[in-house]
Amino acid sequence: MNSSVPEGDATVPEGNAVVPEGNAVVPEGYDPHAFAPFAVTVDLAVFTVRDGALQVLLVERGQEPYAGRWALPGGFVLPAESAETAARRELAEETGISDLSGLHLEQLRTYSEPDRDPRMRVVSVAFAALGPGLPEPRGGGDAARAEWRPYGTFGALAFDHDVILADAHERIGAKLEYSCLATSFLPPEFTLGELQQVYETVWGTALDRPNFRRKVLATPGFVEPVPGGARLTGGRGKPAALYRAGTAGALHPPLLRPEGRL
Amino acid sequence: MNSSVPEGDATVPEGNAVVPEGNAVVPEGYDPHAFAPFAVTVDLAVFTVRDGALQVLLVERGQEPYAGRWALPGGFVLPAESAETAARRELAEETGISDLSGLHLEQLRTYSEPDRDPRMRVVSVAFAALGPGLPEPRGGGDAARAEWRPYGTFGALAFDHDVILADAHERIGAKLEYSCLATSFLPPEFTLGELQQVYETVWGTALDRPNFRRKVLATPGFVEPVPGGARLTGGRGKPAALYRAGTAGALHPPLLRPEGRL
DNA sequence: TCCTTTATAGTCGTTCTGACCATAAAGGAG
DNA sequence: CTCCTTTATGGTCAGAACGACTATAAAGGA
Repeated sequence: MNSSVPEGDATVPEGNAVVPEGNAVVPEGYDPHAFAPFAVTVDLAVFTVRDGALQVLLVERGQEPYAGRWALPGGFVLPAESAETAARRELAEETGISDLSGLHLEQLRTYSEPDRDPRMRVVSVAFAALGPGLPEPRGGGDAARAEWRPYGTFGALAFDHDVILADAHERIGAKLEYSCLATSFLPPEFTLGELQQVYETVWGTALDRPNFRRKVLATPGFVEPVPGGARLTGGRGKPAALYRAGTAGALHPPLLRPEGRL
Repeated sequence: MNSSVPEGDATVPEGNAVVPEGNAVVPEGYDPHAFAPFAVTVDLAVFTVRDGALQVLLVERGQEPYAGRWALPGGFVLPAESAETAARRELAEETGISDLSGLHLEQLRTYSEPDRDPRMRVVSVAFAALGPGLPEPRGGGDAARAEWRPYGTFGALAFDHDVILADAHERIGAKLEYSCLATSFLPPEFTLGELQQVYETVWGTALDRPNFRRKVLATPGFVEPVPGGARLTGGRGKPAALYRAGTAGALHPPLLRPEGRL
């Protein structure tokens, strides 16, 4: 049967829109080629680098199941929305953060195990998101609370959100190698030291400063110097030059994690 | 609202399971936090290398819309299935290929634009799949016909399948660089020449044979020699040694496409 | 006025890469 | 049987890239 549409023998069953409860089973008399209704949600693994640590945005659940447990922000996709639109809307609703323009959103994958939600059949499109110094979330919408938590400092999350979060972290780490994604963690203007800190924080490894600098500057389109800028404020050492993100999307050759080198 | 479950104010609306027709709009009196039903499908971009060309598995549509047009194989996810399970089942149904054990299946991403299907709201989980010398498809299930077509030799596909196919090709090409994925195109035992041909076919570029060989053999866990094998049949030149896939999953350092080198 | 801290420049030896050339071992044409 | 073509495999060599490391510059704090 073909893809995104029910064929002739597969008309939309108005009176057949069975909502499976619990572990769904094909209902009796159900045409396996007919439209079966699912709930579609989005889940977001939102990362930021604050205070030199990798932080994740979590919300506290108010209702059962998993009441009181931390979970990834997310929610239902509305009939007129794409998953991407729903992701931005839900994030804004649950955190009270209105300016999501600087947020990098990227589809991770879709989680569709039949038993991933104990109550009903839910398919969830997961996103990985990165943002520079996002403000403290307010906890709106249906989230009891919303907080930044350092990655790895919390227990088991609700549903399969531990898996989603781990997948997202792995994906982000891998993408830093061959894309300019790291600049999404930073404000429009940044120093090479800050860029290096992003890599070190996400990868959890220390990098050699002169070598990192040489590599970044040798990659065309990764960063470009800000015309007249040097930074003075707060720094204890020599002021660093300011850079902004370049026009390249991919890094060639890639900036590999030290671990991979054996 | 949280992810994979409706909260207290979001009970499953039995009489509210509106199936949006056409460009869906939020129905009047619809609680935006309630469960909204979607049809969930899978679409598969299945690649293989045959006769030195990259081939894609396509099916011909029998019904409107897009009747007579070629499309990617796929179909509805059943209530008790994950998207991965549905993908294998649909592929077997539509092609008559029973042995899908050697097939590499990998989630690409989910396409959820509200207007991607002219008839109803369909969210599709797309997969990229690779297989060694798969048999001629029989065209069963709801597919009028099923055929291998050389990539790039066909016109516009149905729905947004052109985009899905292009995304899949790009993903496969990128993954060849840093993973052992190429062996998924080949039978259990293969020569280095065949492995090189996979890279050349997918990337569309010629590679230097001695250099390719040196690189592959220098990467630990990529391939390992078959104890007592040399190949004689059919070849016009010197018989090549046989190799099988190694245990490594990732390639470090990666095998980069020549284009990226500038 | 040190001392610490951070940024930046440069060195040096190893490894990797791309562009080659050379040889080995098969089948086919004459 | 003898070239000739084809494919596999082994090797060279210069330049680029990389990791480890040293040195200098410019700020703030003790």
